[in-house]
Amino acid sequence: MSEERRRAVLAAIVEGYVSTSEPVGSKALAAHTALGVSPATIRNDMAILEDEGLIAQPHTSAGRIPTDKGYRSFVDHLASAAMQDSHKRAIATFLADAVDLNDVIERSVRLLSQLTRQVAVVQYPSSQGAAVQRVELVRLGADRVLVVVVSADARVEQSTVMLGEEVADDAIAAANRSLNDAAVGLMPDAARVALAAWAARAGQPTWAKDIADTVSQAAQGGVVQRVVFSGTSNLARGAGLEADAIGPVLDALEEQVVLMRLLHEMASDGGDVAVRIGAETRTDALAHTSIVAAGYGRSGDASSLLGALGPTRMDYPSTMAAVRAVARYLSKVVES
Amino acid sequence: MSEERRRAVLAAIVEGYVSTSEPVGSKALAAHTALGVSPATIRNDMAILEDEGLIAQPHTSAGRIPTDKGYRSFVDHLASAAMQDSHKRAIATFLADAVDLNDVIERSVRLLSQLTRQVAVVQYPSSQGAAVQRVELVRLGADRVLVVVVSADARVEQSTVMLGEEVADDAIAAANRSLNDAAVGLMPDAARVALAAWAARAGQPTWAKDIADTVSQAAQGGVVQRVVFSGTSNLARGAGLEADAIGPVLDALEEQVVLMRLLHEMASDGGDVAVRIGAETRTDALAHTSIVAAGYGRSGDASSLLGALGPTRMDYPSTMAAVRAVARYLSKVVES
DNA sequence: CGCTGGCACTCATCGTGTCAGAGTGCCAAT
DNA sequence: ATTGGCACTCTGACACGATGAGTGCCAGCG
Repeated sequence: MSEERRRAVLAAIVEGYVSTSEPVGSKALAAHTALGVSPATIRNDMAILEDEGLIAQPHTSAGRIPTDKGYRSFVDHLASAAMQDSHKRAIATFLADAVDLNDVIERSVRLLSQLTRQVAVVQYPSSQGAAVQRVELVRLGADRVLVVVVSADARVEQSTVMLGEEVADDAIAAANRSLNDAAVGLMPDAARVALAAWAARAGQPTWAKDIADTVSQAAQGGVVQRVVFSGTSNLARGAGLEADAIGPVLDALEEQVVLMRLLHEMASDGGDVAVRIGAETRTDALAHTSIVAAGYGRSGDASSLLGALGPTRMDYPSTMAAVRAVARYLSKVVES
Repeated sequence: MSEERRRAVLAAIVEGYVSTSEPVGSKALAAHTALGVSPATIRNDMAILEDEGLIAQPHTSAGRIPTDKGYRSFVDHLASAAMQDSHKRAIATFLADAVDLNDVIERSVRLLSQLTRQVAVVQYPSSQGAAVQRVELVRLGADRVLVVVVSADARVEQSTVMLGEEVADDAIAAANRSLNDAAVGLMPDAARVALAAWAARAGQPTWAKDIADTVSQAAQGGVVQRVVFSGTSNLARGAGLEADAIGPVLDALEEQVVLMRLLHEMASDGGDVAVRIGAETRTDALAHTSIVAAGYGRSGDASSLLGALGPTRMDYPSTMAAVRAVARYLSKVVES
């Protein structure tokens, strides 16, 4: 019988702690919620919740705070909350007139950090690869060129290649022409074959192979995955996070690698939004933070992720709603 | 006579406070420095320095700490310090094998934040404009194209243009060809004229003008100036900054605009490294931080800036040395 | 059997008071 | 001009007790 009420008590504790950031006691709970039972009863439930490891008390005579496991249980039993209307409008207007992919991502991450009042992270969409639209070689120095590859899916990849010898302008121009003749219009796999053949052609300079490799790689979706973030000042705002815990978090964000791995793991979580709470991130620096993430991109393959990162004591319902909503809108924009 | 010693006392106070982050008193000063005078004498000097507004005491029975003005005086009378050898090597190896401009900037900002142990900021080099090397139109939707402009100085600018009507593939392809014929090889000013003429040609579609404008703008050096930063976690490290002062600083960094203005102002300061201390930044959020900046770029025009931002209580000599050194090396790389 | 009121207990927090020490300013002496 | 001496001020640390929030447990009630 008490099973359901215990859940309600846990929820009340989470909500109380999230809004006041102070341990919540049985008396306050009985007074300010509609549980309809006395403090003593709540205390009994609390004792059980504590046995189950869902809540803990910082010291003997303080109220209870949720543990990571407690948040997890709370989140798992959460009915998805509705999005505020004002937020819906904000999303629509915010993303309306972006000029290119970078701009879309930039706006999205700003938006998400404002909606959630947390640190927002957005992963650049990983391309499945698209036809090569144009290759351009730009001379940088006597023996260096910049290779620019424009794909049909509007990606623009660039990379420098060392030629290993001084090369005349017209040799570069000639390579540029034949390169385009060979690769333009081909999908990545076909392009790789064609480019290898191109580099192996009689009379090609030694550096042709390097260039061919670079172009192949670029066509295939680029080398690096990137994550951009915004709203880092939210980490410092309020009593969100202990002062000495925010340095490591900033490091982890700049590190990229950690974050990439984590997002990658979360991609396979299933459900529309994934949540990692505290120690679940399995990252020391993020031991006191949670991440709420959702995939976006061409429908079906949830290729890329975006999300919000904040203290474990965050407002999960509204954060999840905001992440879900931005992911949905961003999918629309990217798909088109 | 005491003029010179007072300077030495100020310097000792600055150095003491920087290294201990605690107010420094006359006794400690007499003991741990080679001033060769008694505490009482130092106290007299301190009284004068305080009258001049160069130092202050947090409360009656504490030692002195430098004011913004005190730091300023200290910095102004600083003989430029030598760079540590290990740092020199770090710079050389760090920037050695960058693959493109983004990579160079990325590495530089990382490097600078490590050397200074402060937040490093690097402004993207502002282009004076260079010849148009190639223009590419990529269809994004029925009525949208992505315009990619590659310049001879290895910049790649991109922007989306709304066409206002549905356009057939071959119309875009045709425009793409004639656009390149018209603009390639021209310097920005000439390109603008040529593009206007191109758009005004008989038989051109209505959207030609929008595309011409976009290309002109891209050729001219792009629209947005950007600043990247790294090492934000240094703000939280140690007793560098009050805990509640770091939020606003993070905001200011993400804001970009504030920082851009400030760097722009500093560009015209003269001298090889410019320093703004505390309130001199004339920015509330940065009231307790200082910025050390230096220009880099093609020799002569100090087109772009890079620098380090940290608490007013920072190690100015070594920060200035690091900023100067990175600026110098980066100039070499960009120039080539 | 579950809920409730009562009660004793624990422990963080806060205000007060005391004390030592650091640092100063001033003055007379060199 | 510099120095030693001295009285003074103020912070920070520590101890102490009062306060009160919150708990666990138990007996009684529906």
